[in-house]
Formats: sequence, C-alpha cells, structure tokens
Amino acid sequence: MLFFRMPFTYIEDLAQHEGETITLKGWLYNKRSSKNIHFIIVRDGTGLCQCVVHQDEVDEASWDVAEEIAQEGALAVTGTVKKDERQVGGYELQATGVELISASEDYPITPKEHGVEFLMDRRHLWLRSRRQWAAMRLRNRIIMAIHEFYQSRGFIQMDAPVLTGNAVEGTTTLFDIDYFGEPAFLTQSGQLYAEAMAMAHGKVYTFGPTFRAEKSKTRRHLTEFWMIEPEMAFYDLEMNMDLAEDFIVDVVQTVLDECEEELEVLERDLEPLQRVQKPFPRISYSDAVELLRSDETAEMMDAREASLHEEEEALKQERKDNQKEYGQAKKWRKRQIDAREIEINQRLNEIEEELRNLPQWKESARTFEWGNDFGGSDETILTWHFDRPIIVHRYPAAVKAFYMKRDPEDDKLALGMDVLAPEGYGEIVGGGQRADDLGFLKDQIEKHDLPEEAFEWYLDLRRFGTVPHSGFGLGLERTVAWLGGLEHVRETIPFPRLLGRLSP
RNA sequence: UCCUCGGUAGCUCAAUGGUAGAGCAUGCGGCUGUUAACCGCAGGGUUGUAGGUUCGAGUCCUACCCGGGGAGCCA
Repeated sequence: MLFFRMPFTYIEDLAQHEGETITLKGWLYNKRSSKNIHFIIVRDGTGLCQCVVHQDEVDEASWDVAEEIAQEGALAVTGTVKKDERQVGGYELQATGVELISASEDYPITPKEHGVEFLMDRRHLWLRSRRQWAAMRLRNRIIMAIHEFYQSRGFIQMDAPVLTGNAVEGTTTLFDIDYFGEPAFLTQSGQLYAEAMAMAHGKVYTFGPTFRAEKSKTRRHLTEFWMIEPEMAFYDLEMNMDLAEDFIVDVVQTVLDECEEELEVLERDLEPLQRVQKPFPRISYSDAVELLRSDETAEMMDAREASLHEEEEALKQERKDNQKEYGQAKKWRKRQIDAREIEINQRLNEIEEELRNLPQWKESARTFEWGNDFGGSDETILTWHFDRPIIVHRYPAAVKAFYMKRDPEDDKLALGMDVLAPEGYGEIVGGGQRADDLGFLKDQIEKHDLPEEAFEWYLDLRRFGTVPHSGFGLGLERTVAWLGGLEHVRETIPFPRLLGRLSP
C-alpha cells in the first residue's frame, strides 16, 4: 500500500506548491464527468480542491478509481498544482494518478437540501458538509480569540466543577444525578466558584460546559452549552460593562480579520458586524421600559408589519408569474422555477408566522409593566432601535438572582447588566456586580428559601476580606450563531444536546 | 405544560374530496473543461399510527405518536 508512505499536502497549503507535483489525501466531495474526463472535488478538512482526471493522462487503474468512486469515498490524488481563479480555493490539480483508500456507498447527505431532523440524526456525517465545516472553524477561532483576549489582560483561566451539590440560583431546573447515594447536579453556572477564584487571583475566567434541564425548544437554547465567565475583584458595574464591551468588540474584530473564508461560506452579511464598535448604547431597565411603551416603538412595529405585507405580496406575485411561465418553459428553467418556489414558500411561511406574532409583540411592548422581566420579543424589539449590541442595566432586584448587589441609589434595583446582540440573536451576556455584604447575602438566601449550609463557603468570601467584585457570563454558542449569522445554536456545537436529542 | 405549523419515494417538495407526481440521489446509456454540470431511459409508495365521515380520503373529523418554531426560563 504505497500511499500510506507517500508524503502528502494539505489543500490549504496549495498556494506554496504551484507548479509542483504533490499528493492530496481526502474524501470525494462531488464529481462531474464527461466521457474522457472526470472532475473530482476532493475534501481534506482544510479545504476543497478540484482534481482534473483525463483518461489519456493517467493509467487504467487510476481511471477506474475516478470512474467508480462515489461521494465520501477516501482517496489519494497525485498531480500538478495549477492556479485557476475559477475554482474553489483558487487552485486545481492536474491528476497523474488516483488511488482508492476506501470506498463509500450511498452516502446519505447529498449536495442538495435536507431537512433538520434528517441532518441531526446524521450529525456525525453532517459535520463533513461545507457549512458545518465553516461553522466549526468559526467556533474554534472564537474560542481562541476569547482566550487571547483574557490572557493578554492578565486573567487566569480556572475551571469550576461540573458536579455540584447545590443549585446556584434556585430558579432554573437542573439535571440531577446520583453521587454515591448523595443527590448532586450538573452545574448551571461556574459563577459562585469563579468568585472564590477571583479572590485568589484577582482576575479569572472559567470556560466550560453548563447544563440546564429546561424544556426550551427554541433556536437559542441547548441543554448543554459552553459558557465563558470572567470574574474580577475590585470591579464595579461600570468596569464590568466596559470589559464586556471591549471583549465583544475584540472577538468580533478577530473574526472579521481572520475568518474571511468561513464567513463567506456561511454567506454572512459583514456590514452588521463591522458596526460592532465602541461604545455600545447603555440603557437602564427603566429607560428600556419607557422605550418599549413609546409611540416610537409602536410606529416602528407598524412599519415592519407594512413592509412584511409588501414582501408577501411581491413573493405571491412572483410565484404567480412563475406559474404562468412554467407551461412553455424549458426544462432547466422549470427546475429553476421549482427551486425558487420552495424558497418562496419557505419565506412566505416565515412572514406568515411573524405577522401572526407581531400583534402580540406589539401588545406586550405597549403594555409592558415596570417590574417584569423582558420576554424574548421585548429584547428583540429593543435591539431594533439600535445598530449594534446594547447593554441594559439596573434591573428590578425582584427578577434577578439573590447574589446581585443592590443599586445604592435605588434599593429596588439590582446592579445587573445584559448585553443584547442585534439581528434578533438576543441575550449573549448576563452578569453584574455581586453582593459583597455578609448580612445582606444571608438575608437574601433566607428570602429565596435557599439552604444556608450549602452556601457557607460562599459566605466565607464575605467574611474574609470581602471586596466589590463583578463578572458576567457569555454564551459561546449564541455568540457563534450571531457572528456566523446561523439560524440555530444547534449548528454551532459539534454534537448539540437539545430537548429530545441525546444522539448521536 | 401551553400555543402554533407540519409528517406523501432514500432526500427536498407538489397534488379544487375523484387515476399519487417532479427534481435530486441510485442504476444503465450519451457527452472532450465541468462549476449543485448537462441530455435520455429505468427502478423506487401500506401518504406518521389507529379509528371515523363519504359512493370515493394524501385531502374532512377524533385520538395518539414524531418533528419544526414560539411562550415560560435563560446564555
């Protein structure tokens, strides 16, 4: 088996080998054929490359391999690297030899459209597809950007435990497990531990998996997701917001600078990302409530409704025109019309759904009462007023966790802050300044019906040199979805865990 | 748990209550550079399940199962 010993080249390095004869190892992504020529698109994990196989330029065995290999068959192709602007990646390989490494038959994911359930059942194979490849590389780059940001600012990365004996906030549903006969939970946040670690190191961040047993079926929820939680001693709410802002701007800039290809594959509109610059609008909860209830918001909603109706009419007209044309159309045109019809129908369904929702959204915004927490629609509407992420701060204490510090200027308010991403991606950051007074915390634990014994170690942090401190959590998958312009967080993690989905 | 939309060929989708179709995938044939290649032919169906209405049900009704999106909750 000669090919196991042959040195090989990665597709992403082809630019350095122009004119040379090299070997690629990978899988068949797609193939186009004529009588005496095969165009073989090879995928090797670093990119795609078209290999041109002429019958009279390769030996018979190579020709047979090119002729017979099916989608996702593994192969080695040797040939000369040639620059060709028309190709994906800009290079193609003039093949001199093709060798089969292993065959593949009836690969289920064809280069056409598939439904979500079908793809999710085959997530282990779906990861090979181009969009998923781009999404995972984007995730990787974002993770590295996050580490670079904190490391360059002197933060220490420390891990919070995944198994815990008590619920952090007492509000969310946790996964419970049996820990040698003791009840235990999978962590829903590393924050309390991060506070302890910040008192040891000053500035720390955790980066790990988080679990929520909530039965949320939306494009923004997973039951297992990754969260980055910086926690800083001697930081107040303002410093916390400054950090979150710097952090997000930095990550977005890195992605824009270094993920050009990934964003292109994902067909991400770059303009909204380029607008992510300091400063982010900072709006207090109370001002946000006023904005929600304002005439300005009502008018904006009306305008949106009108434009949706317009789009709906235009699409229906296009569908009608296409149907008229269909009878006399040539075959290729008929196909085009069929494909477009599916697109039109999907978009019409979306519009229909949004039009169904809008009146409720409008009503919810118009009649929003101070003291309630924002719903998903309220957050979305707020972000429509701005062209970049916004920070909402100083929420009613009643809707926030027990460990939030109160606003010294208004005891009804907690010094919490959320960062809301634009384009409907919602809350990507939640955090705030932590309560640092022992008596107040004890009081809160009691009022929230939490077991004080479980929090004794946490209260120790207030007994031995308590200081003002702050932190926040950033949802990795929501961030990847936002930056990649992805519909759903399930495409931002290799093997998503959702309600009713535990495999593959 | 609730609201809402859906389940038809391997996949994506069509089908005013009246003979279940198309594209892709697969197989065979054709084509000297293709870009989701193209052209021709072929095979492929218990319309999610169980009942009901009807001369007749993919289509209407009831219950259940599965999935999408949303509410609550949150990152």
